[in-house]
Amino acid sequence: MPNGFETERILDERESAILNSIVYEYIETGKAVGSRSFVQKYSFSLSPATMRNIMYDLERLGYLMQPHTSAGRIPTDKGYRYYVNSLLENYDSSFHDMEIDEKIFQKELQLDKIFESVTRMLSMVSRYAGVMLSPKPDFTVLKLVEIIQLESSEVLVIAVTRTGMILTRKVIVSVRVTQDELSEYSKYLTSELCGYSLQEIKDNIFGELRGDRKSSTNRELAIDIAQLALAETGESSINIDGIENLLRIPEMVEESRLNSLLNIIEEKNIIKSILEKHVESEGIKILIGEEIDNEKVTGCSLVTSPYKIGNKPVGAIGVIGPTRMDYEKVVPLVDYTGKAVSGLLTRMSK
Amino acid sequence: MPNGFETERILDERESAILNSIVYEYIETGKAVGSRSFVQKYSFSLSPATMRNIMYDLERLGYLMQPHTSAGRIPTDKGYRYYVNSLLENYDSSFHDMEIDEKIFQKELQLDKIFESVTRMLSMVSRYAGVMLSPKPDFTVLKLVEIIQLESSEVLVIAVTRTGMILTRKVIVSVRVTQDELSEYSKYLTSELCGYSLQEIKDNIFGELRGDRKSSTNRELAIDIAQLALAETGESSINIDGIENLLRIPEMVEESRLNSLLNIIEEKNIIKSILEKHVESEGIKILIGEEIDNEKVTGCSLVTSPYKIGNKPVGAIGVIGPTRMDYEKVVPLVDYTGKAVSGLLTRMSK
DNA sequence: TATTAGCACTCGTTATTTATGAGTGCTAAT
DNA sequence: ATTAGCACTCATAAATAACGAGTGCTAATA
Repeated sequence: MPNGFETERILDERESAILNSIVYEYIETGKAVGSRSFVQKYSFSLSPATMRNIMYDLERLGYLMQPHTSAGRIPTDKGYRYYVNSLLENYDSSFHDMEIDEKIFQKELQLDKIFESVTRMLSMVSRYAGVMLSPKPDFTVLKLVEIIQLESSEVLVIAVTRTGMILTRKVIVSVRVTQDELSEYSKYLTSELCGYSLQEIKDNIFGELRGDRKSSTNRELAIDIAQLALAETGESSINIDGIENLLRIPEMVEESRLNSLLNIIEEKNIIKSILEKHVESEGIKILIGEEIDNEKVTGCSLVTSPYKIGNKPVGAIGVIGPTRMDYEKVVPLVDYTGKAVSGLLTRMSK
Repeated sequence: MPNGFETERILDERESAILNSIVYEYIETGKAVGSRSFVQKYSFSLSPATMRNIMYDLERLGYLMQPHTSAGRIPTDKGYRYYVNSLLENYDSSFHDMEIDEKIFQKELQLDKIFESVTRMLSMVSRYAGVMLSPKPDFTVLKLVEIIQLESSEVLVIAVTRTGMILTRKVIVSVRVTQDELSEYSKYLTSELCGYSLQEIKDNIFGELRGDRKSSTNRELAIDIAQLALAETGESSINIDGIENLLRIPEMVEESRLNSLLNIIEEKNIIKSILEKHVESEGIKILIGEEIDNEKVTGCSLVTSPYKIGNKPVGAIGVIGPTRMDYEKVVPLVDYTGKAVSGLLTRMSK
């Protein structure tokens, strides 16, 4: 029998149901859940006293805590975690497959516009903040290189990737070149670089090409230009939208939490590096409170899903909100959106 | 003699000095300025009673107000306005000319990166929010058009403007075309469109070209493609950075003001349309409180300066902060930055 | 053995009361 | 025109009291 001194054990059926209901109730109301009103509201055939005993046990086990001695209980991170796990167990992701409707993004052919509309959509539907990590250009495969002349000593290099990403960069060239020569270079570069990822190109291909016996000054110049143009690509970008939603949540504006928010706005890199860790993982991932392993962010949760091009995971999307987040609503949203984005990008890069 | 019942008159020397000092003091401390401590701090050879009389006059004249009966005075919008006008009278903008140092932006050749670094710089130096309105693409002059093939039925149109803005847009074409044909089109379009603003091109040139007797199906197709590609350009974009700075200002987070902030974040268009009004004006403009004629934004001020390419005003930059803003610091910053941006863009579009 | 009723106690919340003090307006003297 | 003097105001802060939802514990109950 539970004697109140254990700190780890499996919850029985009833405890489990009650814990989940408490978390649910707290997510809804935002108020500490007390035994009397809770028993009443959820029509448990239990007396408040019994409920108190159970709550006491759940507290000892680390799922609940009291903000102060004589208040009701609120979930700890562990409590949320338990609730979320239960959610995920019963969550049938395939159910949503059929609903996937990409019309919202469909009209956009420009990749960066897609990023914007995905984050906007995530934030608007969830009423929290939406976030998207773009595919890392380094990992995307080059399809085409074109160089066009702007000035006698300035050219514009355009690189198009299979995903439809368009990189443009101006490069200053030291010698005079003609547009005809540049067209020549473009063909040469496209034929040599096409099919390789930017990463490979920067790490190996350029080197190989330079080592090539058939090389000429012209080709050297072409490679110089390409190398300069592609040098600073590589990092994926992060897009956040809907911070204002978080500012509308009273508990987030409260002194202590506000700083977390400001940190998120200021240092998008915090979120970026977290998302980067989850690109490779499969399916929905949820980070609750302290599970976001960053001392600058507290009281927040992140629901995230990777997205793929073909079978290759390339980026991630997510929703950021308070730990007291409506996971039940957000999880399917993120899941669904991740799949929609995967589908869209895959089709775009055929 | 001032009898306290007038509502409009010129301030005498002493009143003017005192009003400016009161505004200055309030900007510094954020606390209502009371007669006793103020006289002391600023070593006026006046008794508090006299100061009270003067304050009373200034209040009657609409420059000051009392948050409540027995509190000190705080400036009204009109008070800030008076202070700012005094500032601007003594402000020697040429003084800063020599300091202009564009190194900060220098390394960036990409126009959109420049926008980002300008807004970031403005917000970091001012500790408020920095904002920049990009040149309206419609008003920029086309320099070059290039079409390259992506798929058999998909082409990428690249338009470069004199300012160095690069517009790219994918276009689906219904008939098969070869890269050679596209190169042909590119030359044709560049020769016909170069030197005209996007606005002119969309409004007139396309029409004229279509009317041209020498027209051919090929040329029609080229025009179709260009028209599609340029169709959705035109609007200038707005860039805001440093909202978090505003959130760190206690008076802005206070319930009533917070909403102004959220509105600014949410509807960047508010700020955009305000800046657009000031593109054509000469030099620094300052909007204080209600002077920002938008019911959704209260308690904010905007310091803005247009910037030019050559002699043509094309955009504007600015700083947004609380009405209690450190104008003395922000005005030169915005002025200076406006000039730096003008210089840089002018040089870039030679 | 698990549940429950009963009860004293805790403590955040809200309302009320009571200083405190910086500030005001007014009047009369300088 | 300036100032000293004084009664008055009122936001702010601290102290006090009442409230009530909630707790832990004990002893009775099924």
